[in-house]
Amino acid sequence: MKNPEQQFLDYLARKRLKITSQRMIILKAFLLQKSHMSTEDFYLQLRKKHPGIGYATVHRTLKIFSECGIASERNFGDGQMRFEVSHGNEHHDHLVCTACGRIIEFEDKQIEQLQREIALQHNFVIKDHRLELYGLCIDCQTTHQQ
Amino acid sequence: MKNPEQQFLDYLARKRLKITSQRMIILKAFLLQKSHMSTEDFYLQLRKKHPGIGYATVHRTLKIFSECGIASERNFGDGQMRFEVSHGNEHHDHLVCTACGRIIEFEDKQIEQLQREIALQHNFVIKDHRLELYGLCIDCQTTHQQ
DNA sequence: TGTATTTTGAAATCCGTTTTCAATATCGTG
DNA sequence: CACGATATTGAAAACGGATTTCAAAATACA
Repeated sequence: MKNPEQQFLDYLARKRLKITSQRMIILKAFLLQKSHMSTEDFYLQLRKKHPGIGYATVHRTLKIFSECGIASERNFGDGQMRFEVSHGNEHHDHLVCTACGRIIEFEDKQIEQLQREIALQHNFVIKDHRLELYGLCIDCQTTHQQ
Repeated sequence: MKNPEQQFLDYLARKRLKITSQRMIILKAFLLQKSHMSTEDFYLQLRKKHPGIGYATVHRTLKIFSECGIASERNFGDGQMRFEVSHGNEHHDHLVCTACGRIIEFEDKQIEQLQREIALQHNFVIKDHRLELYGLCIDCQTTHQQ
């Protein structure tokens, strides 16, 4: 696996896209970011240091990250798209705290195996999957017990 | 489990909502519907027989179905909300064909058990979960092999 | 009935995403 | 380096689905 910056530069070259200061700034910020931010949150964060960069540019650049494989788009059903740094080809899933928004990643080979079996039983060819567990994280269990 | 119509009428009574002809027409159509339709698709379908009923009313009524437990909202990441008839408390998950939109329901107790274990490991209290397997159904595998 | 209350349908609004467009920047070539 | 072709930028507009507004109509309780 190449490092993300190289992967991005290669993709830009392959597609005859240009290397701009905005793109490189956004890349650096993205790789350092707390993961699973929405475009909006990421933009607001970035704006503190780089007020000149517009929302449209952030949005377009995150899309490019996704196309070239260094980011994955996630949708936790709250109407906002979220982006996380891709970890190679390792798939993982999420625990989402509905009270504080905290997100924990997990991986379970056994569940993935069972998914393959289900697909087989239904003559499906799986391309992708998503599994999210919604609930309360330990910190929120005492304060949000409803 | 009461029948859905009774469940709906009880809910309306409890909330002091009114029984209207539109609501009853929408209920009947919803229970007969091919499941997992988007609000838009359901509305277009309904409009053929009942052109007088507006989109807003359909939308609001589906929300009520969801509140009173006879419908569940589903979101398969295509930006449209979908509704299915609830089957009591039995949870189930979905295989989604990305080519033709076909949706197959499945249930797997073993996966659900593993989910509980994962939640336990992370000190999470699970309230809900969603699992979707995206891919190609048998009919689409020959025509969409990319 | 009568009247308070809810519901309706059309249109407007909301809100996140995506596109448009004129000005600006990049970059391959001479 | 300078030119010209091409891509990118940021602001604002457009988009699309969900939701709300509002005045007219329907419901339901006394």
